[in-house]
Amino acid sequence: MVQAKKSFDSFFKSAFTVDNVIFGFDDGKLKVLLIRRNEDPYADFWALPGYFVQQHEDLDDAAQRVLRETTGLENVYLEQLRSFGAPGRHEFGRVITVAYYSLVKVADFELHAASIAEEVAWHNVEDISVLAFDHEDIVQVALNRLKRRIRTRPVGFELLPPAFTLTDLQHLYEAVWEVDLEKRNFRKKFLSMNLLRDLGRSQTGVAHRPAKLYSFDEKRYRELEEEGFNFEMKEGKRK
Amino acid sequence: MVQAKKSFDSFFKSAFTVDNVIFGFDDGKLKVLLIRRNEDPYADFWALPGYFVQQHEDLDDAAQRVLRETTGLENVYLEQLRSFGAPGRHEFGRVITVAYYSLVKVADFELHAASIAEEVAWHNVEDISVLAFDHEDIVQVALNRLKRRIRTRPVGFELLPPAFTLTDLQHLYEAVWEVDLEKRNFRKKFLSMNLLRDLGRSQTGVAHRPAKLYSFDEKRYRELEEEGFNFEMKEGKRK
DNA sequence: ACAAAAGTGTTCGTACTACACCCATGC
DNA sequence: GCATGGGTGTAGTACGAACACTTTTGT
Repeated sequence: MVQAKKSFDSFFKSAFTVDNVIFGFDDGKLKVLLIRRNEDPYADFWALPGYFVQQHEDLDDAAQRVLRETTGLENVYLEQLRSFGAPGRHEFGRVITVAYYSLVKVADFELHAASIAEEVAWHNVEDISVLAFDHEDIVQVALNRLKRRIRTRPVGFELLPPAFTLTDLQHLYEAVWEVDLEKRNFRKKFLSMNLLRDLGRSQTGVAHRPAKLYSFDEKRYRELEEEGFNFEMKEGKRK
Repeated sequence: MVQAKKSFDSFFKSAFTVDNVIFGFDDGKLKVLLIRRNEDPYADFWALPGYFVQQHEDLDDAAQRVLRETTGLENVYLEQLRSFGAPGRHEFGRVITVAYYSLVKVADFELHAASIAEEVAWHNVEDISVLAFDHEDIVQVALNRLKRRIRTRPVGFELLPPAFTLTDLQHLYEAVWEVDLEKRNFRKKFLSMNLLRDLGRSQTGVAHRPAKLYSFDEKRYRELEEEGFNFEMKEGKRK
């Protein structure tokens, strides 16, 4: 057996990393959290938060760790995308990366931003251009996944604060799908899923009729997460 | 720079493999191609075809290679699922595996079966129990992916012979989804997509009215592959 | 003529679309 | 009182669900 093992030694010369596409939603726009690298390769480039996986660390745990180290957040939505492993993608040797994406509430993040050493910043998805490694590809895959996910699972709430208006929710869908939706139909359909809980409160201090605040019903959320749903909607007319 | 690299050496001690869930459809049942391992670890266990990725080999290429070596097939449908990397999943060291699944036509495979050394066999999906490593988990993930994919993309054809009947196609959906579907609605909906081409031929030698044979329209296939579709259908009454 | 699967048409209900107006608040 | 976004009701339509009978072949 030890002999059998010996013959495989040449394969045990690779490393792997996790990289995390952290999505946030703020100011009506979909954002991705990027760090500016302070070491080679790709020093000074913007990149996805990520790092080498420890020898005895589970992949999901490594992704959680990176998230904690970058944002101070724990227990957020995290899902593996897939791996990227083109030879030559990393100049130190063969490194494949396991890509994840997560959904966080931007407000929670602000509280812990101070704990970070490197430069960290939210970037509008539409403004992202050149990134380190193959990270642009990863962002693209993450974005496609998110577009499908919010149609299929009630994950949108992970991006919204604990109390939000129907218009906030609609703006989120519009930002992710890059479309405009028809207000009445959006509300009707979303409310008919019984997923929203009317908090009985309203906005204050706005220069117009204040909107009702909602949270989502956790029990119903889990039901729908199980069975999945199909939230489709035709694009409305451009405003 | 060389010094910077040095400090990362401890990470370059891992290996990775590709494993492939090869789906086939025969005799009205969904099948997975398994090999019986002839070396440790897990000697004599049934397992997914897979092997270590070479140092300068792309992940997709490695998956293609495994497919070629196991089945003799090339140019088949292949898609990455995700990676599995629990520490301790492989007794030789840290090995993460990048899982793929592919869709093949069982008839094509039979022709090349002789080229394989180990025992290779199709197993009904429902009969798969204990497999090597974490391969049961991988099969489960592949199965869930396939269930969603045939609702979303016209990939079902990859599993069918070049000429098939509508009933064949219906049986495929029924096998993958594990439901019974209503004949008339299935036909109406599928035909309305303009995806099928009537070959003008029929079955011969069957003891009942012969069914028309269809192939799929490649141009329309690619269109729908781009834009995606949503083929949903309520379960019909049990027969 | 009988068995066995192929094939087809219609009604009903529901859910999505499209559309225009009144309401509550801040300034 | 006016500007700003919040909030609602309805008619038309299109598509999915449910359902039963006729057709073509082999034996």
